[in-house]
Amino acid sequence: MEFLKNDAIYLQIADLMCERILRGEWGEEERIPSVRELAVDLEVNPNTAIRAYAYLQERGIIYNKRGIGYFVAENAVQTTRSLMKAAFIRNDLPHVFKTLRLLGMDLNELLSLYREHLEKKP
Amino acid sequence: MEFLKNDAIYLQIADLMCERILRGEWGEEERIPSVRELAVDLEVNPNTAIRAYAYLQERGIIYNKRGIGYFVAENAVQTTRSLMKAAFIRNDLPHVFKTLRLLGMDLNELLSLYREHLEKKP
Amino acid sequence: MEFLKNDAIYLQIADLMCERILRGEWGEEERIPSVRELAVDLEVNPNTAIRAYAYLQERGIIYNKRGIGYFVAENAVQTTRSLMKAAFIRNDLPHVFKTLRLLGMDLNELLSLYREHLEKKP
Amino acid sequence: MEFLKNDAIYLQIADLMCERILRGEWGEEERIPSVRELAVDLEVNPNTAIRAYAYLQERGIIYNKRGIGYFVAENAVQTTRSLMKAAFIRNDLPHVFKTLRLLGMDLNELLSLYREHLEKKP
DNA sequence: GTGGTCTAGACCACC
DNA sequence: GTGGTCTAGACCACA
Repeated sequence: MEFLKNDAIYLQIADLMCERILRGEWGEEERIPSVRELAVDLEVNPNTAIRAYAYLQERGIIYNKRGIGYFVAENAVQTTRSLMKAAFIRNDLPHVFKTLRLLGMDLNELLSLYREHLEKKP
Repeated sequence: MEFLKNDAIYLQIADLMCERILRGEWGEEERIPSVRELAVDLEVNPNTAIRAYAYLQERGIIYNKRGIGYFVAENAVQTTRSLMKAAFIRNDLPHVFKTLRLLGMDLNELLSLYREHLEKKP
Repeated sequence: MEFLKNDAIYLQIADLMCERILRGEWGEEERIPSVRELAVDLEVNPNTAIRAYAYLQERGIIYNKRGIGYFVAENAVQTTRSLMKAAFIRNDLPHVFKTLRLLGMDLNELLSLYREHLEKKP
Repeated sequence: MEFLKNDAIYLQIADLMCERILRGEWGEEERIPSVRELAVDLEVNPNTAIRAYAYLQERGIIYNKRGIGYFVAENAVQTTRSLMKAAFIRNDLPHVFKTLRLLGMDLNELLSLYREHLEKKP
């Protein structure tokens, strides 16, 4: 048995940036915080922030103008959505479905919980 | 910002035992593996196994007969289900719902994925 | 005008490993030196060696068995050849062709130089 | 192992001047830009430009009339061609040939790539 | 032993 | 100011 659920910090940061992009916090082609700003903001080593940005750049979500900073890529929202969805289906959903069956939860129950959730954060 | 760390191992073990109880691997009032057996089986320090059992005992899922061993409590299935459900709703579902909204995923989409999942592990 | 021709060390190391794979120094599925061995051998920081290996792993040229080491991937030779060829055509050939024209060198001249080269290292 | 570093800037500039001479941008005995003009043009420290010119003068490609400026030497084209060709054969071709063999590329393949190149920049 | 991540601090080129 | 790379040394999980 394995006892590990350890996402590296740089991946968590990358995830955070994806969320912000999906929420529209920055438009496409807009500049995002510099590596150092982000590092200070998240209380993290600049190298770790760089790694997160490099990770996103490799996936075409952000790009770099030398000496200027990082920018949200052209189709970043769509790209991000695709990648996140794939990861969600691969990593998260199996556990959710397994738990649903284990608890014998009805789908209607899930739906009503979802509606509750939407009421709180509409 | 706070970053996720590993869940304590003893909690992961407790979770595993809950699953087994829910699956009916052991009936109520049935004896479960000794601390040492479990520790060997999961390749874990015995103290860690002890903590897991203590955790479950506090919640009324198992009980101890001194000198004999641990047993599944009466109504353990129901108790476990309640606790797990509460934890599921509190800890896991918010993230799932948040991601669903972030990805703009339709509920129908989720349901069809669930059906796919059920086909694989019916 | 730009004055830079600076390939990062980790990229040079990755290149070196590609050469070795193409030369058949290791067969596919064969274990390659550990990160630390390589680092000592090349007199480089282990982190730099790790970066090189991570770079190659992302491109499907090598893969990792946890706690054991890195191994040459299944179709590594073919993969490597494709990637190297693309890079060669994109990065190196333009300069070569430009120089050929600048010097007014005949293609036959190039061919005879190639034959000379082959005689030395057949 | 030794890793590649940047070529000195003054050498890159010397190379650039050679190209211009070979392209016939300046005829023999013609005046070329002053050190200061060149330095401004390339956004470089004047001392760097001086070193480039000194380098070319040593090789008989340009010469200096004190108080007037630098001029393309008699037979500069031929001299330049010889030197560049020697350097090309010594420094660049071995790598090209080595890569060709490593990739198992056919010479015909190279030639057709060259023809493609010529079509783009005839 | 293996790889992987993080921090700290340095240096570099580019703008 | 920007990002990028490298080194050094630490800690971790896994085998």
